[in-house]
Amino acid sequence: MITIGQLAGYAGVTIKAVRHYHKRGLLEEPPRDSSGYRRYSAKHAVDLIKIKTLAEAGVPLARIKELLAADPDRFATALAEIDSTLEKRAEELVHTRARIARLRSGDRLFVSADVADYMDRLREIGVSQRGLQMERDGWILMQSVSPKEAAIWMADKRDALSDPEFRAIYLETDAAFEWSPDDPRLYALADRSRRWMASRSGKSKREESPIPDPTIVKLVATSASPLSPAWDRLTQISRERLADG
Amino acid sequence: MITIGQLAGYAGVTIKAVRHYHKRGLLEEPPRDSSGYRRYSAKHAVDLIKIKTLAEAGVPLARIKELLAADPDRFATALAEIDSTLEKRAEELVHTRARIARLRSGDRLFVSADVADYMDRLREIGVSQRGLQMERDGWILMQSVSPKEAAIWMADKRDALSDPEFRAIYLETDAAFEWSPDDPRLYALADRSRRWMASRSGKSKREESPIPDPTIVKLVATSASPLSPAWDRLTQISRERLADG
DNA sequence: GCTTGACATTGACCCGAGGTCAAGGTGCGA
DNA sequence: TCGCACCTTGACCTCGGGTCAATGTCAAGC
Repeated sequence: MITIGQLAGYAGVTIKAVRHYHKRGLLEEPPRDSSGYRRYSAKHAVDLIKIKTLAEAGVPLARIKELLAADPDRFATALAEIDSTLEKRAEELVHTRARIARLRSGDRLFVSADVADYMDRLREIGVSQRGLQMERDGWILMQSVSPKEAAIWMADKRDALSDPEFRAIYLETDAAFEWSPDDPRLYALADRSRRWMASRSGKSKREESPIPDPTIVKLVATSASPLSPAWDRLTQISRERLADG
Repeated sequence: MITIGQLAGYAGVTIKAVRHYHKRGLLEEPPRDSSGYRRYSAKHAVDLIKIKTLAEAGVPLARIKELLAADPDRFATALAEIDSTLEKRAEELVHTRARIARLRSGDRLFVSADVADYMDRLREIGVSQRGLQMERDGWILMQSVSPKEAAIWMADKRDALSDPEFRAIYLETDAAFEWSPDDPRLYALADRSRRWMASRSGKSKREESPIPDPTIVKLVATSASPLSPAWDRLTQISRERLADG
């Protein structure tokens, strides 16, 4: 008959854990010797190794207690279940590793795949680093507020990118960020984009063209506008033209 | 600027977790609006997703806090480390699944591979189920008390098994478990095993033949003897013959 | 026989990473 | 104006043990 230390050593478990299992009713309390020490038999070792194996597999102790008391059929079914959750965990681990890898290089991690692809295209076209980051932040906010609408907008934007005129306007607006608010080129840029928007709304394939939620527009506008006086002026000019008709 | 619920939803995290990260100093507290609600920016979302990704990888929050404050070089090194522990975890998962599989069928799980192989051989030879279980329990106890000595004994036993005479004696002793203690065959069996032991000690290759630790002998004897009167009688006969010379 | 060090006993408290509940204050649509 | 979803703080709960303290026991060497 062995002591608690020997039992724990054999099973590869700490003494404290063994006593914990006694308290939780997982492992039968063995008889005590004359000085009050617990004295274990081989049966306890077998039970303890079962417990340890299940605990290592992430099974909660309460569940382990049930399983040890269950009939062999139920036990076998439970083991099958446990194994399948282990399999799932292995898959998750692969995904987690993939996310860690993305964290190591690049920031595709922070936006959805759609947005990441869109931003890759912008980068190819030659959009500035600053512009890219503002796009990223904008999409994060949009997707936070309203994922559905963001998806529609996204599709629309990707569609627009296939038009060379839109790409040119985009690039010029990107560059305009640093212009002076008095720069005369702002008028031409405002006209150019107004014309493009008019032509597009005419020939747009799907008429469910985005009806912008005002809260979202405000959101994105307020997050970008205080940074560039020229952009502020640009939206102001656009509003004037619109009012003039 | 988005609310805590929107932020949490975007990152795939609970609101409580976000507040927890604030308390731990992982995520910067955002400004509050007029009614005391927290108002987040895209930067918070980026930070939160970093935190979530690391937390999912099992990195302790205290460590994550350090990492977020570290320079890019350290950060990259830490990520490499984290990935390698993830790799190790994947390997462990495979082992855990293997142990669960062993738990599903058979009891090789409870003893070392050596002992399991030895028991397989006994099974092939035709040892009873009871005998096998007693062997298993005996080895568990021996390995608990003294793994080193148990290994030496194991090697000796495996060696003995290659001798047909030993196998025959083993099987007869196994059968004798259920005999009456008055059975006359016990005398012949005692003689036969005495002769075998004498012959073996003579031609034994290695003279470091096991000098049994008395505590272990007592241990195994006391765990088995109360179960079979015939075996008790058998050891008694052996002792008498030994005393008679 | 005595000391020493390893091992045993119980109990109380501590940890991480949040979850749950309570008791209220806000924002917004019908 | 109502209802409902969302926000606030704070206090306590969970799981699987680890750590510490105060005390008792066993085995070995002197």
